[in-house]
Amino acid sequence: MARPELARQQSTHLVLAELKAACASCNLRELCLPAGLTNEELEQLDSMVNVRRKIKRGESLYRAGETFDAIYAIRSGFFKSRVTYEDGRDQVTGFSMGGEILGMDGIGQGRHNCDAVALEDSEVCSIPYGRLEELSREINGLQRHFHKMMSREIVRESGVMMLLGVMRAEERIAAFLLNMSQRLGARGYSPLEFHLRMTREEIGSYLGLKLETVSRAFSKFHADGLLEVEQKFVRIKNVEGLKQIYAHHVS
Amino acid sequence: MARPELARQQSTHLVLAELKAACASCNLRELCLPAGLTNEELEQLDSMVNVRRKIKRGESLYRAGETFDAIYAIRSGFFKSRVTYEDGRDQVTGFSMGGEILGMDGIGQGRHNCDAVALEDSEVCSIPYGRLEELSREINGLQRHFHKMMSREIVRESGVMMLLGVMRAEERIAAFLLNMSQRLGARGYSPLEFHLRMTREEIGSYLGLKLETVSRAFSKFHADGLLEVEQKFVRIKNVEGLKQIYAHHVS
DNA sequence: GACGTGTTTTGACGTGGATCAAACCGGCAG
DNA sequence: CTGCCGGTTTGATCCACGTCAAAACACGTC
Repeated sequence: MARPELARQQSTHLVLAELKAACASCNLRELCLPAGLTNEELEQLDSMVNVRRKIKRGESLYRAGETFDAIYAIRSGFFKSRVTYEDGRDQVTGFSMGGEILGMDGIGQGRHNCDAVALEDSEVCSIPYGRLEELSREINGLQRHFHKMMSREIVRESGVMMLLGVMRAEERIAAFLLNMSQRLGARGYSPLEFHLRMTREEIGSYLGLKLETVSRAFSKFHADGLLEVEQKFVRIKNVEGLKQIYAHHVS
Repeated sequence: MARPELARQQSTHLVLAELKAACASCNLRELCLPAGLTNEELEQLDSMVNVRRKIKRGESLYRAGETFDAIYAIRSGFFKSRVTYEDGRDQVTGFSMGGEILGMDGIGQGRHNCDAVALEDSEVCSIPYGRLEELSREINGLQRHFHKMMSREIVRESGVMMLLGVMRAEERIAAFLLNMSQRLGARGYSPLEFHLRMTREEIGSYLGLKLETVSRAFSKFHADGLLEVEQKFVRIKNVEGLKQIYAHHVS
């Protein structure tokens, strides 16, 4: 199958073969950038997603201050985004998993605003921003979907502001667990049993709490029969119970 | 008063004349959506900005749950954005002033995610989202700038997450005052003397603090000679002092 | 198996900011 | 002028979470 960028890249068949399968066959396509595109449009999109990059656990996909030139679709793995403040304090601003987009914070000033660090060995599709701009002028669905993904990031963040601004410790942690559960479920994993990729400290940083507080809340939830925790493995025993904790703030 | 249907469908000369002057002559054009466009492009943009709407103090520009169909450029005035949570708790997620864009949170799900409430009599330019999409396919600069504004909103929010997640009360308030100062300065107002449009409670809600804590911090800053406060009027006496408070967290 | 390192749990204690309460202030209607 | 009312200030007290410390545990390396 001839591909548009055959002419452009003097690439080997090998590379092209790898690329060809990309979006159209990716099992995350319904969640990711291509959501809602036709097959034809998908092929155009594929022509743009020109690099897959592997990131080992602990390595950064990008760092704050680096020149922005691409956004990244997570193909597999798990990331944290971290903002470091002048005086050295830092905060985890989000956790990202397959089908989610990283790097949109860089468009505004042409530099990345945070570090994206892999919490497990991961793979991303690199989407050069300039070509995304071009292509989203041609494919209305792509333009619209890209806008949606940015907008949802804004909404996600205002949800986190809510967590941080008005909720108490146990509510934040219940909300965090339910959010993880929901997102993992949407990706075909069990929403009731999963493996946390981040440490207590990283959870705490994200939620504006200390690691000890996170640990205590887990113990409390366990004692109350809401979940089982064994290191990073979590089994939710009572979803409704968790929801009640974060719905009514008076326990 | 011009209505959307009128402007869109009939587009009388009268209406066009009104509109033509809009962006090109607006003194906020360097900050607002048109930033960086050529005169010609500006005219195209103007053709799209079809309604100016006045919002009285206390009224909402839109409310959470309403169908999203336009974004709004603030022409004059001052707004707060507020998210209300299921159980009635709410939080102010931002304050917006002239040249800033409201409503981008609605693109993701086609419904507004928060209320935008005027804190003083205000005027906005309404920009139908569908036409913005069309036009940003034609005008590269518009597309790019719109992306930038969304991206900056993402970055702004992660800054607020930082405030809420890691800073202590006085740091948050120093950061808030410096941010106001900077934005007012960028609009040609004095960065050292200004009038707060929001109550202590609204500041507190935004910063994740109670109104008493906000009030105490103001009193403390006053006692330390950093600023003068008289009800809603603020005069910053020592910018560096404020910066130090929010730079080193150990006071 | 022994060891080292990083993570997690749990306890004891301290504190920043919330809560409760009262007084104050400015603006406005009568 | 007087009285009301929303917003603000200030003080006294409380408590959720942070801090400090120690022990337990998981996991990789030799």
